[in-house]
Amino acid sequence: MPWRIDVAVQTPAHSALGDVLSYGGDAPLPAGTLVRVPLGRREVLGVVWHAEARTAEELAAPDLALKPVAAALDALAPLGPAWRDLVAFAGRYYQRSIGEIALAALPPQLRDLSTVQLARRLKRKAADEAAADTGTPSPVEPSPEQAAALARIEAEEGPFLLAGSTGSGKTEVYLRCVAALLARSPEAQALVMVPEINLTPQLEARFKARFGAQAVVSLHSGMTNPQRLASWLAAHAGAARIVLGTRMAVFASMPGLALIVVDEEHDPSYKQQEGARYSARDLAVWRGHREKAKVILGSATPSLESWHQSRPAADGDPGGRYVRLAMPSRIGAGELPTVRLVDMTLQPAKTVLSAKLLDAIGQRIARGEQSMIFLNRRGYAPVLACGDCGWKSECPHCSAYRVFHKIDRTLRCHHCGHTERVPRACPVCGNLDIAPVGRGTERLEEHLAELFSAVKRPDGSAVSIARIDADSTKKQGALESQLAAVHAGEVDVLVGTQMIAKGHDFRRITLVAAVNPDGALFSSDFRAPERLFSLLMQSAGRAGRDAAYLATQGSTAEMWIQTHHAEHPLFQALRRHDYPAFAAQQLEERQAAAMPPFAYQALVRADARTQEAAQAFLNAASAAADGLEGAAQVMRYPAVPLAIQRVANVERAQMLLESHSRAALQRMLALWQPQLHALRRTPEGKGVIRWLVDVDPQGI
DNA sequence: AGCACGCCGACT
DNA sequence: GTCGGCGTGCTC
Repeated sequence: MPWRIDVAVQTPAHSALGDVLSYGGDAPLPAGTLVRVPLGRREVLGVVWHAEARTAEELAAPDLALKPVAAALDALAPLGPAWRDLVAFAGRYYQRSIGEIALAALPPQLRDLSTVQLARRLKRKAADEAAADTGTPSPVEPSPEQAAALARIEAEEGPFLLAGSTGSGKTEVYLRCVAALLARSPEAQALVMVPEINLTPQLEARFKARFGAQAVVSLHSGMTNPQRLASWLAAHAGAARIVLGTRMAVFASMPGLALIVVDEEHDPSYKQQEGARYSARDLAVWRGHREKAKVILGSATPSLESWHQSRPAADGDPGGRYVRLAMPSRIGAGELPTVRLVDMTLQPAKTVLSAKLLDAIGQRIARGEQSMIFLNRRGYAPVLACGDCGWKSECPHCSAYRVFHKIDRTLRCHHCGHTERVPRACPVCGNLDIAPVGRGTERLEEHLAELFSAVKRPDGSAVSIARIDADSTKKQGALESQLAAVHAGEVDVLVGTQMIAKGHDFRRITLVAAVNPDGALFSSDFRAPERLFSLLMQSAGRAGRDAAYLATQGSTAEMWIQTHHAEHPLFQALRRHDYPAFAAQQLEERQAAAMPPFAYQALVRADARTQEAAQAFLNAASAAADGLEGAAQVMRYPAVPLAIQRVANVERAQMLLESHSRAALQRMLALWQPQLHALRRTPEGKGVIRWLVDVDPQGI
């Protein structure tokens, strides 16, 4: 076997084993070829990374006997250099092995398909491949703002930040960009990403209506393995002109990639929270640059990173790298809703819903309009407590309270899943008087049903209250049917978590209320205000989306916010729908405190049996980093317990790293990685269950 | 991570 | 006498 074939395989993250392993071959395989190779006693899927003729010395050395590649899946075109570069970059940047990223980026079914099965599949695919049509033209003329944005996207290189308020018609801009692209070249492909699976069906419908069902495939984890494989193959072959998907789609193999759209680019879901913790939005920008594909990031409330990156040039400041495109006006929708702040410090103690808000909802019910109440806490009550001895419903395995779910009479831990029937009496003192403290969506739903039990709809029937949250939508298809009920007008008041704030286009909702948003104002997480603002803006965007409906009703759209801090600048900016003002204020704070986007962060986390062990590992790791190149420019904070310190009996600690230089942070992390591996074998590493590095962490 | 080998308790 | 508990060690 005169050839050495280096193959990326999925080696475990914590093994000392390299991730590109060498195998023998009689012929060189092209880089990017999928192969099956022996690894230990099993055979795994891998990607050829490099092939090279072995030197005479190598061949002579008896200890360098390489196992041969078992099989090449050469019915499939090799993965291209751009794809491999993306995988290599992601591995390097997020401190993971190439093999892990590469294999996670491939459809899972590819792993257990034999070469014969794959060849058969590909033949079948080729047979029913139809010519893609270039789509039907848009039914409407673009608005002046849309036309201006489109012209700049056409003329300039980007990346673009499309800052368009809810209802400004961002999707139409995407559709037109894709249409222009498909018309220009028969090979060109577009990648369109959305933050959540829930949002793919409606986007898919719009794209299929415009470009035909043949041209569009979806890629997300809600699909079955065969579906994912089929979509992936269609994208890889270039047959699918448009790929719609969630963050995983950023790794789709697309030989003709010419446009990437990241819709709702601010959404935290773009950051993967397990395994390789990549940001699909950031990788999309990198990928677009590498492949000379245009990148459009769209949002009504851009991330502060993107907003800052798109700042115009000013004296002494060359400006950001992104092109900012603003679309402030709503199309076909009413004015942005009037924001009403209810100062809860002026309300009687223990008020859940202020009298004014109830009155406003009541009036809407009487007119046959819908209201939506938003409370980011599911269950009946977040805590159950004994009035006598002070017992609280703590989870035995986590440092958190179990949530009371009245519907099935359970106490459930939302962190480890531990579930028990609600005790009849206090488990400590036997007192029968145990009571729920605080309220979640279940209790709010119950409360509303009581309050409006006497109110009648215009047709004389009883008021209908519905709840949409992770609990009410657990069953397959439940979300769709519940949304359909809202659309059909069967629901008067909809209660829900942030699930209802995103994307759904309700035509008859004229009032949106946020009942208890104050928690995020004083959170220890510096990104909490940013998330709250965007969530409230999005929620507000649900109200009054149909101008014609508002006109016939003679109604106006309103967003109500109950708060104890009505004077807070966040709410004051929200009241004016003034994202730029909010962003400017936040950026000023971030700059003063040297926080992102003015600094770069990474987090090292350790999980262990005891908190001491977890922190000891991190502190030892910190000490080991002292002399490393780049370390002098990286601030290392002391190890601290996570906000929820213990989950499922595992103690968790983390250490923050911060630097004004991304390059210095990257350099240090790369050099540090082997030391972290080595530490596990030392006394300080005893008891550590796992550790991980999170580059550009979402929350701290 | 798999998947082996390896060395001690209750069973056809 | 075996079947199987999961402790540690290796995978080009």
